[in-house]
Amino acid sequence: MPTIKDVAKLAEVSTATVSRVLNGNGYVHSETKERVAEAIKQLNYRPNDVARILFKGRSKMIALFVPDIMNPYFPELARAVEDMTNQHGFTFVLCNTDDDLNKEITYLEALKQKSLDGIIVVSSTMTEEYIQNIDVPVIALDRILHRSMASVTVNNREGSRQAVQYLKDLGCQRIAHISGPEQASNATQRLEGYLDVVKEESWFKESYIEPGEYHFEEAKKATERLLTRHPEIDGLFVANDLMGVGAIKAAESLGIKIPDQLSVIAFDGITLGETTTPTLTTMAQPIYKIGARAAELLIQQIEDRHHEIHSEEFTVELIERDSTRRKEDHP
Amino acid sequence: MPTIKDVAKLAEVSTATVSRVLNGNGYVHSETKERVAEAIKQLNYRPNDVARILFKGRSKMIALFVPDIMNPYFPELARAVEDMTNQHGFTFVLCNTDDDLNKEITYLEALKQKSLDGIIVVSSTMTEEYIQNIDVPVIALDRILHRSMASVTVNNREGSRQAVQYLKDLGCQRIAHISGPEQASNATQRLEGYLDVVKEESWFKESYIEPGEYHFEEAKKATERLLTRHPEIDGLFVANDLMGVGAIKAAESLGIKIPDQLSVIAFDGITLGETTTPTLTTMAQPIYKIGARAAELLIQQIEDRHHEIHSEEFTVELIERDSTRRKEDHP
DNA sequence: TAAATATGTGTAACCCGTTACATATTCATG
DNA sequence: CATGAATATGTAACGGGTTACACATATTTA
Repeated sequence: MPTIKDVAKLAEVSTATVSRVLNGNGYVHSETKERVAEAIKQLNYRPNDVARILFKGRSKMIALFVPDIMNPYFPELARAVEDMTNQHGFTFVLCNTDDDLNKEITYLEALKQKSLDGIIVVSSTMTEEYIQNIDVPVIALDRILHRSMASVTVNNREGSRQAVQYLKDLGCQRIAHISGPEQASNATQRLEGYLDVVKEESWFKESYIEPGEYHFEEAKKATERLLTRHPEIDGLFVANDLMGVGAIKAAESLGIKIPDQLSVIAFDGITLGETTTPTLTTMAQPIYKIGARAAELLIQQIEDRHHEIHSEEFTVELIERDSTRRKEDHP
Repeated sequence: MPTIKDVAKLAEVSTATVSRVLNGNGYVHSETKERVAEAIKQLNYRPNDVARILFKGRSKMIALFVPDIMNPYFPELARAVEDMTNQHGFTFVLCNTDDDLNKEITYLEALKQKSLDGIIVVSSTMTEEYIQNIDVPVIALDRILHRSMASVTVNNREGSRQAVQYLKDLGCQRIAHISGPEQASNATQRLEGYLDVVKEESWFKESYIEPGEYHFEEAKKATERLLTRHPEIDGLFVANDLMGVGAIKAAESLGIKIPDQLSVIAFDGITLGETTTPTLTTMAQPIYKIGARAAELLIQQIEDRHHEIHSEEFTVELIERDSTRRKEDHP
């Protein structure tokens, strides 16, 4: 690999001049510039990023922390972050944290040693104390970590209200909820949205809420329990699509017909919901957009440390598919 | 951030001694070692990886190139590579190439400037010429790129034969195939496996093969075309699970009952196949294992450049689910 | 007991860029 | 024409580690 010295020698200038040509700063005579450019081309020289990083203390590297990339919500998010990251000349590092604070800390320490520029975090586990100690720009994504930290999220509570209201409008009389983990801010917001609509109903019972932990299998079991205990349930709001698919599977195994006997609506809008039978009605997040926006905000903050960053909230949108009865199907 | 100089000053030794303690090489008196360790702890010192990388010319960074992380086969693979990568103290970089040679090249150049140690590649597009020019350890995964390059794959041809034979054993009389892109080595191998079993059959026609490009939507359309043109088909071998789900959807939309009228078997063994109705019978790859093994081999090669690397082939295994008729259901 | 070897530690060069500073030349302006 | 500003380029320090080499002392070995 040729170095800047080789280029300097060939072009008969100092390394400083080569550096100036490379970075386009300082004064360089146009003829000199051409000689240097020629030498660079001839040697097929590429500057060593590591040396640059060492000097500048910036790596042009961004990490995305997700609980687990195998949850199909995250690949789309990761894709968005990666695309935006590349557009700005940054390198993208993906970290699966398994919702484990120790893993998060280990990753962060390792990356700091590599002069990481910033991170985007989807986490339910980071403690406030630890958050304060991170001296790297951070943006929370999908879930709020702490009011002191900028975040990009969706209107979980309002979206959930709309989802439940949609079930009511379809004529559902007893609407239950499969909830996410209570440590996740978006899960509690979705639960609150559900409660906003149903808590004053005469039929509402606490036992209409069953925890599904945002996991497929867990949600399947939860739904089986729920529907066995409460056969009167005719509407189900599930806190995310992955669990929604689990709920469909559970109903199927119990011989309950969707949407005829039970309408199911979930939350997220991942592609998985299109592949089930029946397809899954959902409150869709603009997943790619929020991922891309989070990356954009982070990069803004990295490039201008004084840039005020505010949190942003996107809006979810109802996608009607086959797991909910259509109004017109209903007398 | 404290540097090695700060530690040296506090411990009243030279930076060389601190370095020796850090790396556990050279001679250091046990008392000195303790003083240094104490200073490190007191300052909460962590060595700057960038400086190390610059000197060593090794970044302890591994990249995984995949066509698109949104294809559900890849998250599991990525997860495996990342886990193994971490176990060996390497950093993991994920790159989506969109099966685009330019993107692959751009990524590779960018990463080389960061002293990337090695890459694991899932690609159908890399040209032989380009492969020869990569002066970084590479392992091909899932698809063979070139005989000169070590790879970790599965027995695609034999597995496909088994899949098609399985359909025959169930009593299928007319077995068609939805194929993957012909540039992908595993797609052609799977096609060959299919042909091995059916090409001598009197009923076999070339038009029983329909290209699905490893894409969900494409496969759905392909299956619709196929089943409309050839209503006699009662068995379908689909080159991967993602397309298998598309095939199920297509049959559903045509009112063809699976498995009663049509048995479908696919290839890969991704979780997606468990969520459909009916669930998808498949030849399952040990996805996590092959990903982990590829990472292991790559790391071996990185740490010992002269280490002979051989290709490895894993075995696929039939997972019987609901998209194929059970033998006992059949007279 | 002298020579050979092992142990312990520091100095300084090196990895490869960037940039503050010094110096030289050219140009514009009063 | 003198003077300050703009242009052009080089020297050397710097970022934060690692390690070859030199040197000193301690321990073996013959």
